Amino acid sequence: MTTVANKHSPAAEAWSLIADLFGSQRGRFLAIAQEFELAPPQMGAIKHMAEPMPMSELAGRLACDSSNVTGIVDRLESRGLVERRPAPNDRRVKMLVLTAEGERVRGELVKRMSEPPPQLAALPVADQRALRDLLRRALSG
Amino acid sequence: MTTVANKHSPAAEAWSLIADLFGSQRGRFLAIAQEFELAPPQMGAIKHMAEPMPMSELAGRLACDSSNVTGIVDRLESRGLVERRPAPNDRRVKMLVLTAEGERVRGELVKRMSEPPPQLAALPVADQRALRDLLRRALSG
DNA sequence: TCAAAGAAGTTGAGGTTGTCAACTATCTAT
DNA sequence: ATAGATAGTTGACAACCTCAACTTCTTTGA
Repeated sequence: MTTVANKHSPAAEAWSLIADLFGSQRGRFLAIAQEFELAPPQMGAIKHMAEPMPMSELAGRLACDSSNVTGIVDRLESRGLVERRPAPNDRRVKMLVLTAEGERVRGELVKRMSEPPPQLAALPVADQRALRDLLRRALSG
Repeated sequence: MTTVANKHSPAAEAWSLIADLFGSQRGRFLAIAQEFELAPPQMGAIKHMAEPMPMSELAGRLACDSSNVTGIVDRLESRGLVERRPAPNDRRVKMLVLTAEGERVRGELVKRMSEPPPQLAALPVADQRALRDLLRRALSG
């Protein structure tokens, strides 16, 4: 692991450790995408589509240009996982909605991705809880 | 025996929170890459090159095909950030070595990426330390 | 010893991702 | 009503990524 330990701030070292942990799961995520025959950005898109949303919002969440979303959604739509629907209020907007099959795939996907990596699963449960509580506190504020 | 963590286990929730935290930093990472005029996979490659290594090892760390590494390294080399050098023991192997400029860029890059996100930096220092210690424990075992 | 098997890296084909500029259609605010 | 903004698409172009096929070199084992 190429942890760059910042001796001056515990938050910086914690962040580096989180990056290492996340990086160690890259291969697993790629394998999950392949398992569902989805390209990684397609998997990322489906992951964000718990609720219907305009294409522009998906672009925002993926931090990419909206013209890029057009192509990703094209491919998901041609596989029957997503539909483009007219928005009630604004005829410019296209709402993205998962099909039944899309919902099914998303459910499986999220389940597989939520499995914690061995480094976390191997922690004593008290430590798991402490970690969870700290992260809850960080992300709620 | 290994307990498969379900979605209610503390480790699973901690992992989900970590994924959220990491996902929230996607835009910042992309911005850093752009700042250095590096494509994201190029940035990822340089990040891993703290020490000289064969191309195959970089492929392993990036969890991608070695033919992909050829192209990424080509572009880094044409920018003068990396060199391909013959390996002493095995003439098939090409060792990747950062140039002086490559080292400089890598240093800046790692420094920028190590800045903790606001959610962590805003935690009380005692919590930062607790988080760091928990993560150290998880990643060392 | 030496032929077969295997590993490191490159090439080329083909599809996906990503950005940018330009465009259409629609909405909003004066 | 018109000017300006916004949502989404298109086309051009570069980078990414995998696969199969190939070269070069190393290792294996009969």
